[in-house]
Amino acid sequence: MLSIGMLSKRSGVKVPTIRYYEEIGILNEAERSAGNQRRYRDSDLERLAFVKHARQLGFSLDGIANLIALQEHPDRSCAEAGELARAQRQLVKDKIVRLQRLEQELTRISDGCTGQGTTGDCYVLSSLGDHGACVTDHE
Amino acid sequence: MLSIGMLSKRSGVKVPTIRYYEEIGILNEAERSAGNQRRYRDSDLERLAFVKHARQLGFSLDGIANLIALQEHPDRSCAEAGELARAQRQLVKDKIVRLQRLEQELTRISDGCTGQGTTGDCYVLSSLGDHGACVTDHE
DNA sequence: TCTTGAACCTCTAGTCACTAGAGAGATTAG
DNA sequence: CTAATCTCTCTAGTGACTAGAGGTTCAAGA
Repeated sequence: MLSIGMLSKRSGVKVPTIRYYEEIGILNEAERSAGNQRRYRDSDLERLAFVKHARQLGFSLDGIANLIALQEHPDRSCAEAGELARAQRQLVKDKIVRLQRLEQELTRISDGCTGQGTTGDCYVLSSLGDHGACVTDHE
Repeated sequence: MLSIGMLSKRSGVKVPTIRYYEEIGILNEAERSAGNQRRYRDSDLERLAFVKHARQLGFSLDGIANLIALQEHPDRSCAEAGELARAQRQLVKDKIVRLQRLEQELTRISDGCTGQGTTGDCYVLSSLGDHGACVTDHE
């Protein structure tokens, strides 16, 4: 049995975060020692690794809760899990497109600034004030 | 003089958000009518357009507060504003790289799922549990 | 067995950038 | 003057944690 500190060390997830995950139902309530401290087994470590990896891949805790629910019914079709993954991928793709437009604007804006003048006629500041000058449709 | 509702309509920034911006000092405290309602002038509309645009470009409200401070000293060098814009651009670039790695992983994971099997041996679920299977370094 | 210090417990509050809602007062058009 | 709309302040909620206070338990060494 692992203490919460050991679980934290092995999983790379911070102690308060583990308690938070328990609180919101992402982790099952841990067993307790005689003195009321949490005790974990290897299956908890696996679950936590799953959660951590899914978080790194950008899933929300809500989405992760759905994935966990699927995991707990090993006889159900896995089509749903595939759907969740594809939806997540689409979210990421959309975000990339938006950020690329942003980068284009920020490049345009930064490149207009030589750093020689004063803020009174600063290209950066006036560009920020005038969305009409933008070349893309960053919302 | 504009009411907060008119300012909201013209700027596209919601009424509670305008009040919030005042509260945290992004907007100056508005003048008030005899009945204690906020009244704005065109300069407030300009400031709000600036804030909105900078937000759309991903600046934090903190960063925007810095930009506004620069704006209010039209005699100072604009190099600092250029620096802020370039730093913002770098943040966006980094974020794009990270998201591209994510997308690659999510593609790999989704493509492994045909939707035919059961969750018991689902490629999506096992991939999420096993970071070692990843082909990129998404943190 | 006792002691010490690290690790653990719960609880509250803070982060960022808002959003939602309650209940009361102000303004404006007809 | 009235009705409808707008505005006011205040509190609380969002997501995914993080920080800190104040108290308890554990494990290792003497």
